[in-house]
Amino acid sequence: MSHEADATRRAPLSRARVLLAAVALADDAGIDALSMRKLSRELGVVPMALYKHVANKDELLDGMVDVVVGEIDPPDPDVDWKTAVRQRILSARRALLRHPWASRAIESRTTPTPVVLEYLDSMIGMFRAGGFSVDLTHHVMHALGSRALGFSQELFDEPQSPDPQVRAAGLREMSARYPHLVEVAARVDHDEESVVGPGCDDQFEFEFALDLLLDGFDRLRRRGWSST
Amino acid sequence: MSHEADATRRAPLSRARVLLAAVALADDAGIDALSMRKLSRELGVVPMALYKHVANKDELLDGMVDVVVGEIDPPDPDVDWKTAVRQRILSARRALLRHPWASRAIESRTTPTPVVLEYLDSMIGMFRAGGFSVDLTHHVMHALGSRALGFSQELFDEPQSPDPQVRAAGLREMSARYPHLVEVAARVDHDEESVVGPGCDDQFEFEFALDLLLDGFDRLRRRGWSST
DNA sequence: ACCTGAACACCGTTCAAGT
DNA sequence: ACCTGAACACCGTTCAAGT
Repeated sequence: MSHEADATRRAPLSRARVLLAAVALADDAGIDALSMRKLSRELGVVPMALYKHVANKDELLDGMVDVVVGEIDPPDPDVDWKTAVRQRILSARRALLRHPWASRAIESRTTPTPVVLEYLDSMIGMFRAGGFSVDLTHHVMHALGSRALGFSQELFDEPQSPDPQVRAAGLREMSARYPHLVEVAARVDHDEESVVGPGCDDQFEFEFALDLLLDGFDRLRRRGWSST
Repeated sequence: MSHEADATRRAPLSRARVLLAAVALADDAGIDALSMRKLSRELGVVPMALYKHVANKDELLDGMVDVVVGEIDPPDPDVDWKTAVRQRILSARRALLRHPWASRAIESRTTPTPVVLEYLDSMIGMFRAGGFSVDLTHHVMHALGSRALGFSQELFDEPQSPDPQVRAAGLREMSARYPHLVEVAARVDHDEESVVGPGCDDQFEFEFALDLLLDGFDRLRRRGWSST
């Protein structure tokens, strides 16, 4: 169907080709549209041929996550720890934004791959080099959670019905039922036509929370904070 | 199969019974085991009978999330905003821990239900009553993200192979490859037999990050912080 | 009008039969 | 030894036929 399939059909299958085709398919059609059968069709191959290169679908997803994590820039050794961590996490975020399915795929993984372990190990090393105790580093990594990989769990994706008719009609009822929510939302996109959410600047919100955490980490570090 | 199915088989089907049975099934067997077909079997009913009470599986999941969110305690009006928010979020967390599938179900939702909107509206109201500007409240809610509902995206669930033989054998290689990670992990469960992760106190880590954020919010509020 | 069996268009993966 | 078609045991949901 896509010209990509044609261009690659004759090349011999390999794990790398399978993973890259899976990433491309997920980029185009979303993670829900990714099935072993559809991927094999895209590669011009019988479904069972994939199982020579990945043990099962879970391993395929692991490999796809590794491709994305591999796109994250290495740390800059010439800046202070906070700048370095901040830059690296924002690089991870850019990788995640190029592959919108990746955050959900990462969430679904149950065991970290070597590629992910190496990324986390390197990030832990950045805190240690910045003067964080082993103890504080541990809690700091937990506090970052998925933010260490460039994303956070926003509560909902598409916050509003796109039909302006329905939207205007709903506003009166919304204000009555959810006054605080509407007050906040109205302030956000007060010169846009939407009512809730679409005006939010995700990048700003991500950096707001990230910086709040990094500043908090710094304060604890300077105080010599310990959990015991 | 379960005695629950027998006990309820004769009662007429209703949306509430469908939702409660779905919650019970997910509690017992996990969210992956929840299918329309299996749920109907549990209720002693033909699969299509469910579609009288829920439009489709997405609406079933929405309803299940509503059941869980409905278990969260209302805010205590007699304490300061920080205590009130903290207590409420920890109440949400307890509800989430009673239903381990719920965080993943919430993540998968794309549009908030009225029940969830009301919860968020009420939480926004708590910040407003505590003296937060509309502007700051907005960013604060984003910074909380899924934490407002009592969970956060931990990076991985079951961090290690449970076989101590494999674990011990892997430790030497782990230390060579992921020195910082092993250093942190060794400190954590230094008197337990595990190597990575299982010694982590999830509740402590959740409160650590929550309090770091709440303290940061408080500092910004006192400073009269504004994004513009 | 209500209910429901069969059917449709999918899945991931096993396995035995073919080369 | 390698490859693969058919089959298995599932899905969510549509739809037409039954009451």
